[in-house]
Amino acid sequence: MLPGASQETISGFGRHAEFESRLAEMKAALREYGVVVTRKRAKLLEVLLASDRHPSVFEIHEGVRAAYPGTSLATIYNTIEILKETGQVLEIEFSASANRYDGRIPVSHPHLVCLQCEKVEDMDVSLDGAAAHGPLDRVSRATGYEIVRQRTDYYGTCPECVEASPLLSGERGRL
Amino acid sequence: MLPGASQETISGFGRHAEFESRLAEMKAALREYGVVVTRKRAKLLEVLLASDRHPSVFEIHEGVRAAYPGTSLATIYNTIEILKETGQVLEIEFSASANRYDGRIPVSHPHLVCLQCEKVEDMDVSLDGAAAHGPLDRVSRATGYEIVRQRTDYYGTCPECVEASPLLSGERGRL
DNA sequence: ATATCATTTAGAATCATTCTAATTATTGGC
DNA sequence: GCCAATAATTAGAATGATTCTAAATGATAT
Repeated sequence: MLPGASQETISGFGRHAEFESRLAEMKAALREYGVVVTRKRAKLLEVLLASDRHPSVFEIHEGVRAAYPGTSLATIYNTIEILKETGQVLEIEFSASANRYDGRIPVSHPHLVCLQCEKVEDMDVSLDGAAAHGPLDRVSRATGYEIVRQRTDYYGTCPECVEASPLLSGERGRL
Repeated sequence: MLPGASQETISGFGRHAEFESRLAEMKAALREYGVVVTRKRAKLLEVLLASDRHPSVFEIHEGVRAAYPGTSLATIYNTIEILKETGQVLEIEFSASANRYDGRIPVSHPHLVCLQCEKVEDMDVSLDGAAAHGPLDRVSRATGYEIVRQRTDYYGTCPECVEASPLLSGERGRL
């Protein structure tokens, strides 16, 4: 990170209290939806919220298996699907790599994606003019579309990867 | 389209002259890159530029096969890969559906995506604050990332699909 | 306890994409 | 124009993420 660059995300999710309240909110949403918050599902929510890495289903699977070794990948996919249907997780899609999930902030917001190490970070909304001004309504009116969500991502090489191999910065991996 | 809504894209690509100059530009880029512009590759470029649909490889394949029936899908993928490497096509990735390609404007610009009919349209950049101000440098400086491209897309239901089945507008297909 | 219903499972199926190894076409040197 | 070298193309196999399927397990309410 360059000196002076902000490390803040739009979430400020570091605190324990936020973790707990968001966890409770997600559980409530699942119950409201009519499904049971099983121990595996609860663990999945915790794994999802504990990480700021925007984990893939595979990372989530590993985390859940640490507590419940027999857990199948299908359960992760199933539960993620329910979370999507209830608007409790934001899916960040990639065609060349596994999708990534944001349970902390389940609504559209901008991300930074490192093409080298595949890190996905929240970006300060103030850096993104469009996202900062809640343009969904404006775009809807101007285009006649009924816009339901937006995606704004910036792709490149993160500071750590630039540091590690500056000559590679122009290159890209699979993303 | 709502009355008064702009139908213009950032390209204004309707004209014959633009088609021809962009086609020549792409062919030159391929030759410069050291590959031969074969008849099939030339046809692929034409199919790509002739459509404002942001075609998938399958649509491109159909178009090329109309002229050269024996053409393999692998050739389409191969050539698209070269176009990506030379910066002559913008790949719009989807995890739940085939990727789409923009040969007319091969640099980052915002799109409108209909979740019902899977239409992908260019969006007037003036509607998107971030894209309008060329924020790549600004984001790079603020985050320490070396940003190479950006993605901004708005997802929803297009006017035609709203018209066709208003009750479905909240629903989504595979995208 | 039992019947009912939801959850979970392993593995098969699917789909877009990439890879492979063989074939075919093109090009430059003679 | 002919021939070797090189590039392009091909069909099909392989890959990887995701979804589906049908059976098994678990929980719930009488």
